[in-house]
Amino acid sequence: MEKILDNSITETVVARNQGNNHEEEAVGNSLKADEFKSAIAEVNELRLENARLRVLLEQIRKDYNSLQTRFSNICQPDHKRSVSPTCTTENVAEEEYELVSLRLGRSPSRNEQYKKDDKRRHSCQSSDGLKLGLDYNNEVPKSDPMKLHTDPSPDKVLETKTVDARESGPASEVDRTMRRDDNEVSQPRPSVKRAGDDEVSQPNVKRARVSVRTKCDYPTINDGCQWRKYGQKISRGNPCPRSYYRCSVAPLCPVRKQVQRCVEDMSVLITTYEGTHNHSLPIEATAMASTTSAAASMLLSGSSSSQSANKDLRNLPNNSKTTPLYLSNPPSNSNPFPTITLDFTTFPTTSSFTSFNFPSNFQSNTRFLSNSLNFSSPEPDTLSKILGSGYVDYDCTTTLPYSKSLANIGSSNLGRPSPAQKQFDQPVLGKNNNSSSSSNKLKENSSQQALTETLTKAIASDPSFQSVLAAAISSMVGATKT
DNA sequence: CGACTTTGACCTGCGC
DNA sequence: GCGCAGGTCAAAGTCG
Repeated sequence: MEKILDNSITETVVARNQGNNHEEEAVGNSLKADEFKSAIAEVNELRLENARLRVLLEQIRKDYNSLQTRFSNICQPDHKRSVSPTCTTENVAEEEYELVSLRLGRSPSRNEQYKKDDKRRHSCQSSDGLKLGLDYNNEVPKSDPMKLHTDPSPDKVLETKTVDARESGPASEVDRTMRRDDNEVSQPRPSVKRAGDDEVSQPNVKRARVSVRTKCDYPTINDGCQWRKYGQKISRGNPCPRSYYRCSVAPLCPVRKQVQRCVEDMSVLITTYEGTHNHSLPIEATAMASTTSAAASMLLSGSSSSQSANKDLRNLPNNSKTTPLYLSNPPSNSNPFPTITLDFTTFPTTSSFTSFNFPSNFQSNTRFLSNSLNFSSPEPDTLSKILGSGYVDYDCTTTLPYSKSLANIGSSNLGRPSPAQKQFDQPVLGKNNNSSSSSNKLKENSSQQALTETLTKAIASDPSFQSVLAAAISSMVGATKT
């Protein structure tokens, strides 16, 4: 601003010196004087604004330091207690609300990011929905011994030895975990070499695959990561083409995913993740990455004997009325990779979420997905109330504006929607009603509270869920270091 | 023009 | 050796 002022003065002086006649000079001087005054006033305003911003920045710094201290104090001495199955929902809410917000939905922070892309917004409306987000509002120094790893798996307790040059930078804990997985858990490539996979071409090592089954009407689910499609094949035994995607966040990221519809049920989308990211992930991507990583670690940690792994998986809390979440498939001739399946296509009829199942329409119900879980205000509601509320098939394209803009689900990448995606960009007929938006919002809040409580209980009671959550949190801790 | 998708060709491993 | 299947490459096309 001072430069502008100087320039203004200079221009004024130059104009004065270059005047050709008195009248022009007089008019010019008058105008320049006005400009000069206005410039000074503007400078003063900017100075005041600058002072206000400095105060605000200082306040933010103080808040940040305070939160960091509180986070360390809470989690370090007894973080086990904070995630102990014995602690109550209320305790969880009170103690962790300021730290972690588990979000089944879309991050409001993406509102602006996708505001400009209507097609993309529509593309995710109901699809996928399955979006496990995680808000983390503190930052932990890398040297902080407090790690939120509750996963006792030796695979998770790892690895500072495998830190490469990139990890000296702001890499997340899960990133390191994944990278370690990549280095140590890569499998013998059954065939074709892959570009950028040199680092994972070690023979005689396993690589776990994590398959996610979701009910989804859209080409892909959104996991928050950026994917680039590099191939498509029609595999034997399934008329639906299998699409191949690679992570496009980093050029050399070895992560691949395959997307294919289930031959038995075309509404079921099977997304198989392979490999681990060797870069920091977007906030939105850390949850899924952590979930798959944790699942893979869980599989691999016991997969020295696949039977024991399966036994462990079977011992996970499960709802007898639902399909087990974890379907462990030991390597076979047809599938040389140890694969774990996360089945989100079924939903418990009780309030138990302990098997990590979500409603069959959960993914298509953005009502549930567009809000953050609020651990601080659980309501005495039940999941059956949600299911009975008639919202399972509800599409919130209009009632939840920000969810539209956040919707990237159903778009496998951040680029333009593919023709197939466009096909699904159309609103779901008969499922949207503007006139009922207000009442729906009220019901949404109620449902959200019920869901919050249910999930909170599940998190508090299910060690596996805690493990996954801990991995996600850890990834966030690492991610915030960036 | 860059980013992304599409799609046929190609590569590799495996079974016969 | 041949054919099959899974996976990948890369040129061409598409789109904003």
